[in-house]
Amino acid sequence: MGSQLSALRSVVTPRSVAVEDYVKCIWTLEEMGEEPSGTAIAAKLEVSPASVTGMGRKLVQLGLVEQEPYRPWRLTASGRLLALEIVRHHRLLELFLVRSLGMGWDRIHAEAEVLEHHISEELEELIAAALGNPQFDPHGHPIPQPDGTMPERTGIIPLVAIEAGSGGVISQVRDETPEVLRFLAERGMLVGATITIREQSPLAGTVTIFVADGDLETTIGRDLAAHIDVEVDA
Amino acid sequence: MGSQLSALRSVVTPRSVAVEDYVKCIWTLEEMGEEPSGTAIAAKLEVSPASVTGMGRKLVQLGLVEQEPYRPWRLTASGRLLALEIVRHHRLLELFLVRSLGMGWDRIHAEAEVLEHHISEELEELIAAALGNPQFDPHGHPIPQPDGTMPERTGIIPLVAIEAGSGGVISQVRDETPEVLRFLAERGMLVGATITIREQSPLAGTVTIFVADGDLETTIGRDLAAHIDVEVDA
DNA sequence: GCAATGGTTTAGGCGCGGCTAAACTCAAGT
DNA sequence: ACTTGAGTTTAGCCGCGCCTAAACCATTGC
Repeated sequence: MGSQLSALRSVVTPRSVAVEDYVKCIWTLEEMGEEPSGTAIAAKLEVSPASVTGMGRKLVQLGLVEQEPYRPWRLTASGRLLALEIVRHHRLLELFLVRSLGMGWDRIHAEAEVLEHHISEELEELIAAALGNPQFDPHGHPIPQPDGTMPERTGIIPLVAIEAGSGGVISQVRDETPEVLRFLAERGMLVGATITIREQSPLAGTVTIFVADGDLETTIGRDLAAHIDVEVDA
Repeated sequence: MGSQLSALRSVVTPRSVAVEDYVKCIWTLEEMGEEPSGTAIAAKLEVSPASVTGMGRKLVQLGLVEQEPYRPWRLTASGRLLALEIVRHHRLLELFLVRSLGMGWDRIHAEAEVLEHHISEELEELIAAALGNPQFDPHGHPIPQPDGTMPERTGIIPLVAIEAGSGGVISQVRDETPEVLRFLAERGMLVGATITIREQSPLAGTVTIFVADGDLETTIGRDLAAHIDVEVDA
């Protein structure tokens, strides 16, 4: 029992829900390839830019962030570990809520968003164990491992980039909006579903997808199609 | 799905962890037969008496507590419902942590103490359903039901009040101290265990108990014995 | 009846994490 | 070079939940 290689446990820093939210937010922005600027953070956390500046000072002082005035922020090593810890909580919780309690795909995000800040390390381990130390959450997002690494996955591409006739298995949905997730679920477009592209209409801005299980076609916009990743057939 | 008779859901009041803690604390004191005086609350919450006064004003304003200056407090109807809601969360969580995740008997209290404030109504229902809508938690405490009633149990008496030679089944342990619970667990004195009183020594201040499963005797102090309830054999 | 004493309340203050309004930087465009 | 505008920071403020120190009942014992 117990994890010798648990880099994520080394983060002890005076934490608070707010601190954790900021660090996770910065990490997420970096992950999406966006600059973690004050405005971006403020927008994502729905907080005023002035508040962000204030918290920035604190995060620097806690050694979680490095910052020169008027420049985008960078997470320090411990900032990154803290972020990974919280993201691990979040994704483990999402999977747990779906698998062990049967909560709807569209509601797990909100629940995990709260609980991620409040579960103990021990509970985290028990949940991970109950799930068989999983690598991916119900949205197909990689779950940070106790040693701080991320499960890698190669060869997945957005729906929008697949030519008509090809297909594969949905392996990630990068959208947490409950309505969208409900819509997708109704049409069988869950993570793991086997699909084929019927038509790409760049002009109309749509993609038409055939879902094998359920034998139905669905047309979605390219914006949404850009956020659904597929592992293409070999 | 959904509960028509869920009186506990009617409590919506501007809540916060602190408010919930105070209300639950007052309820617990009433339950133990102690007057919910300022000092008692302060001691239990490990907070200064001045802070208690301040929060008292707020609770009155929220309609959760009735209070005349310099008199003990009383929960209003909605105060009581809020308390029951939190206690329900706590006890469901404790049972869930033990039964579904195998967490140790001695650690569930601390974990539930935090999580009770953060689970949604939906998660509460899912957990209750997963557990088969249970009536008692791992300590043998009754779990408030969705309609606001408490499961009743008759004929349970403290270990300390049972005469030597008699016995029964341990049905409630009113002590949350991890060390004590670990001690009891090691000696097989869990809720559900069948025991017989070997000796009552009022002068020494001890009670000696025989635990059927495990075939061993344990001697404990009368203080502890007063907090362990037994359903005596017919 | 009156002082002592313990429980309660006020007064004033602090850290946290937000806010608005106003000042300031910096990069760009004429 | 100078203005403009987007982005950032400061200044000053607020509510929450806690604190200490000091004042204030109210009950009890003499």
